[in-house]
Amino acid sequence: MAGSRRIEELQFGPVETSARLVDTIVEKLRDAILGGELLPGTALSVPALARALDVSRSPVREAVLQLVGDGLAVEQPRKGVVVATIDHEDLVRIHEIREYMEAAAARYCAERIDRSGIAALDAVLIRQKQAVAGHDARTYYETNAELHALIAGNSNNPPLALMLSRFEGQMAIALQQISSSPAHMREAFQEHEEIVAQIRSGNSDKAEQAMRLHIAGTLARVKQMHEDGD
Amino acid sequence: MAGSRRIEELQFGPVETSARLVDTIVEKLRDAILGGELLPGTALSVPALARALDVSRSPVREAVLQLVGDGLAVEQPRKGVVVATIDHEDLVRIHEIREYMEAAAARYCAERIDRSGIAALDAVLIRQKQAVAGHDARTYYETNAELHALIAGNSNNPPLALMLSRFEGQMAIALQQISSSPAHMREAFQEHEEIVAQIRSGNSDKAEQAMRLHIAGTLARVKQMHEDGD
DNA sequence: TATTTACACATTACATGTAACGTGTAGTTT
DNA sequence: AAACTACACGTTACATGTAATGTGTAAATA
Repeated sequence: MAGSRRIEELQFGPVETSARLVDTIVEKLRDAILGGELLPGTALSVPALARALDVSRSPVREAVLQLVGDGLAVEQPRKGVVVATIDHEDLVRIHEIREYMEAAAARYCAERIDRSGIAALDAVLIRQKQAVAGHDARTYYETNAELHALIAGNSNNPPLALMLSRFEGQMAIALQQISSSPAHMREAFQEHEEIVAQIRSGNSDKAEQAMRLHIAGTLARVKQMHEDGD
Repeated sequence: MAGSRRIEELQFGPVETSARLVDTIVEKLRDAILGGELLPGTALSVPALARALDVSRSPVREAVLQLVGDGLAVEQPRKGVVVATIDHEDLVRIHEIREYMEAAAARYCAERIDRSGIAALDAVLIRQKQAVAGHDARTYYETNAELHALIAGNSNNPPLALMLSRFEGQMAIALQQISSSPAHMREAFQEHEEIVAQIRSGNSDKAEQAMRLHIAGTLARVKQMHEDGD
């Protein structure tokens, strides 16, 4: 045959591994929690979810426990699992940590990112600028999460990126209760621009410092929103 | 009756909740991994463990997945779970994060610790001093883990303490392969003294800086041990 | 009326059953 | 000899069974 070649040379995409029920259930539950369909405090009854999803209890149980591990739900032994409630105190604690971990991510990102990574950052910033201009809070938060995930992802430190992504999840829960003002969005956007500028220039000290200020600012804004009355 | 009082006023210790099999299995497996009985790479076969522990597969499966969540084991879908291998690259990534997170812990600890907390730190330092003098590596590592756990615990930031404790677990795995020299132990002990001194004085800037230097020093020592030939 | 008790109901925690999948090995083919 | 094939074995992933536990509610008691 004309075009025949050895099997070894054929190019395949990654094999569709893990079509496991657990994984799809985790994803569905995560989306439901982050999307606000499952509100904080909602009981995650394994039998009820199994009936709703039309699967057995085993993969549901596993999925629910994964959510607990990810900090999206909390378990009370023998009583069950409920969607996590992230209160003001929790948000403060999270940002105390984020101030340091995001700083680390920004530093290593500045040192290790490549051209395509920077292009991705720029692309997100452009979308965020439009969201801020259009007072589009949903898209703003989306791009905010993407930006921080990109920076963490380009730090070349997988555990760091993983831990920060967990905080993103918890923050997404909290953000359903509190909605920030256009002024806050504008401020944060400018800080994002500064961070990306320093990353682009490869100045890791300044990138770290810019991120530190950004998280401190975010914490201040969170606290102010709380004082203004949730 | 003479001494009778209302039930509501009686003082009880915490109710012995959670005598769950899962929890005891997690503890056993964790001890076995950290104690070196289950070496990195060892397969954690659910049926085999269930037979060995004389329980059913359900709680074992749950326990094994918890270990995965804690970073003590890794899962390959449809192939099983094996005890985590922490290689040099992993250790470097961990310390990159630790430099920042432990710094945060030291700062907030210095701001928030009370007298009894400081007494606990002093007690550990005394034991560590003896361990270093006696070239007792095992006790040194024990006190090292205790000291860092105490500092994290007194940061008044539970998620921070939790994340750092996970790193302790991974480092315990790694430390089974590499054993550090008396010189390293002495250096690290002096750094510990300095950290505790700054915490005691309540100088959070200096406590943070001392911890930062200590983790950087630890990373340097880890790298050196690696170059010297694992 | 307020408190206690009894009981129905649902859920958790653990046990067990089983199809599909992965792996090593012996046997076959080239 | 090298590579492919067939099969036995053990495991994972999911399904299902069930005793013990927690919870709400209504009846009983003070």
